[in-house]
Amino acid sequence: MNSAPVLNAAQRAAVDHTGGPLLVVAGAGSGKTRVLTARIARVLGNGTPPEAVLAFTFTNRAAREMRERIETLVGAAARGLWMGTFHGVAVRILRREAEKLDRPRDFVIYDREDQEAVVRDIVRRLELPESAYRVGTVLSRISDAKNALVTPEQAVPAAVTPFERQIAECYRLYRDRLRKQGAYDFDDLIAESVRLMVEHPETADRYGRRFEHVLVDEYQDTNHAQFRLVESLSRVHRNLFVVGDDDQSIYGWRGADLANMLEFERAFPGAQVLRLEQNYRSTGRILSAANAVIANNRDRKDKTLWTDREPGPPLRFVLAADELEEARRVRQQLEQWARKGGRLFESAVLYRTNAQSRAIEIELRQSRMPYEIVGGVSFYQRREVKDVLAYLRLAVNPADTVSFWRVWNTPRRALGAGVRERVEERMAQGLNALEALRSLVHDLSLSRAALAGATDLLALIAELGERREGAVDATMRHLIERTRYLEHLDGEGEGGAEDRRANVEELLAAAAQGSPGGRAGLSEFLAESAIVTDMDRLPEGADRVLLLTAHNAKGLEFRHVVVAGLEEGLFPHGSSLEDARELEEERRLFYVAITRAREEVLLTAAAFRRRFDGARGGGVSRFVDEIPADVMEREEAVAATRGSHEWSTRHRIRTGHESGGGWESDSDGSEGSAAGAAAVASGRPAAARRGAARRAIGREVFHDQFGRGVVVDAEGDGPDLKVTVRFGAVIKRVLARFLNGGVDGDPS
DNA sequence: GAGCATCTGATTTTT
DNA sequence: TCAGATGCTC
Repeated sequence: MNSAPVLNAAQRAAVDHTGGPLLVVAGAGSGKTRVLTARIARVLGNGTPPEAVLAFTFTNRAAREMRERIETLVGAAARGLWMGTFHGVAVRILRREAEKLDRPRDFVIYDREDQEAVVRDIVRRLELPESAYRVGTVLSRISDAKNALVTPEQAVPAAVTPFERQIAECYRLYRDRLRKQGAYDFDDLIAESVRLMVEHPETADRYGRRFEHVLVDEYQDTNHAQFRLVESLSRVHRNLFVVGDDDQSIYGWRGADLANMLEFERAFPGAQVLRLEQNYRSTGRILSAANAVIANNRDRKDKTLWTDREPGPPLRFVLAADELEEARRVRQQLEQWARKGGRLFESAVLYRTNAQSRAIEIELRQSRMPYEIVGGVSFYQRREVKDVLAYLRLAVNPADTVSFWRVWNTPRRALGAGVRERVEERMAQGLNALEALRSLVHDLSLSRAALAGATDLLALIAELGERREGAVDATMRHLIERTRYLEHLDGEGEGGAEDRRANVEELLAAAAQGSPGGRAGLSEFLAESAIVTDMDRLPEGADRVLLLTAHNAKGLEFRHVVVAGLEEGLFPHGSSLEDARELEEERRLFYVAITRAREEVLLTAAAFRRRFDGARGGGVSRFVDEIPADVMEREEAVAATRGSHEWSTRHRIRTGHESGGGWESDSDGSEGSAAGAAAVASGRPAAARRGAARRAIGREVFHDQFGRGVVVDAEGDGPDLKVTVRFGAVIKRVLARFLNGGVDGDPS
């Protein structure tokens, strides 16, 4: 990764650290992975047995890669290392200590969707208005509480407002429900591990004595619960080695607490601090840009990364007319990089939100450029994958009600609302869902069709249960054949059956492969599939462009990087504009994005962007303007016309490039750009548009003089409906009634 | 109970 | 735009 031939002095000092708590403040590209790897190899070389070393990484993938590197350094001595994500390590601990906890060894792990099912049910049962108590709201409150290690017993009395009381009550019911169903959610994995250590000092002591060395990567993104776990596990030997960069803290919204890092010395008296400030990754200009941007954050520890690398080419910024244009520019840049000899996999396109991948994906597909999207709806969240896993989960853990309801009538078994009500009645008496259904079958109180369906389901789960110790893929195959699941997918009509079948095939392949840890039982396979991410599954070596969010790009590096969608309201995201802290986190995220690049950076923005509820232009991101002019070239074809000073009050557009830019310049900018600028500058919420105006956006229209165009903005109604239309690169504002055929026709 | 049409609310980021 | 929820009809 880093080309430094040997460790520099600071790196060497970290690796050679004699013991005790150590914080390594490692700037972007300063070789922290290298240091961590060397450090573990050193510890093993000194005779520490591998099972006495515990290392937390941010992704499973990072753990795997680090393990491989250590193996090349020390060989078999690396086997037995405890290395993984917080969630992975926690699962391991919770399984081993299950008898001390209130969940079975074969607990299931609820993902977001499963959690939502539970919360939705609770909110309905409490008859709370779903407008105020949206699942997302309730869940994020519960998550906050867990990350702060607040139990329902503490939350209920602490609640002040009626709203808080209800939330606390939801939390309590939610906790009880998961307990009853033998389930943990992601936050529980950490919080319950901590609770285990607190309530069972002898267990805490056992682990504490075991782990002579505890290491943590990406320490700036740990939350309070994780901090407590680390603290507990490292308490006996106090050889805690953490690496982090406060400028790269981007998970505050998930409870990450920078205080863990900023107050490390206070939390661990006697701690030492080392700094890695030499960047080996990026060119001088990229680093200058990154340094200049991050310097705008007030809430940070001052530091300056430096490099002795060549300055490299300037960063470039392109403002496109809309997201389609933007996608085209991105594609052209990728092609150019590829032509220059770079291979595709050395390039990546980063964006703020997953939704942005769509336009780029379409563009790349059309030009047959290989790409891979990481994130979004991940593999294990796909409906067909979750269906199959739900059956298996149910077989392993019959108390898992969420999984039961997911599959009990999928494929169809003639079971519906009527039967559901009666199952729930019996569940209220303490039966689990399977038992309740079985008792209904026993009582012969079901219709003929429902009886057959229920009998079939019960038999199937029993069969799967009998096979749980067998090969996972065989069990899964039995399930798929027995339920005729692939036929079920075909029968659904709506497209995508092909993809869905392929996903089921891929799941089978994953099951056949088992876990990296060797022969895994069904239970282990399920646990692992719950905490694996898209990033972890990414195959290496394939020659394709990577499309991913800036969050997902953390820890990666590429020769060429595009950061797309640099508009106010998007990056920085609209939800952060009101809050200085959140805005700073957005800036750190942007900092992370550009420091992924080794050689070249292209920044793009769109003057108009179609969103789910209309079109909007936010103006160029302030982050772009924070990059010094001497390290970046700007190309702003849309704005580079008269009237552009109205673009935005905050961002004055420089017009110096208009003559030089050979890019489809606006032939008649006299009113076009002014109109575009006005629409962009207004930034009025798209939701304010109603009826005809809202429907008009996105329509393809025809103008006698300007030809074919696309409506990108609209306001007014009836004869006063005014639309902003993009004709190629030209943007015009016209009354809809002057358009050929109006805008009421079929969209596109 | 199943299938269809219509409505609605959500997108910020993820383990 | 889009998926899930809801409501209506058979």
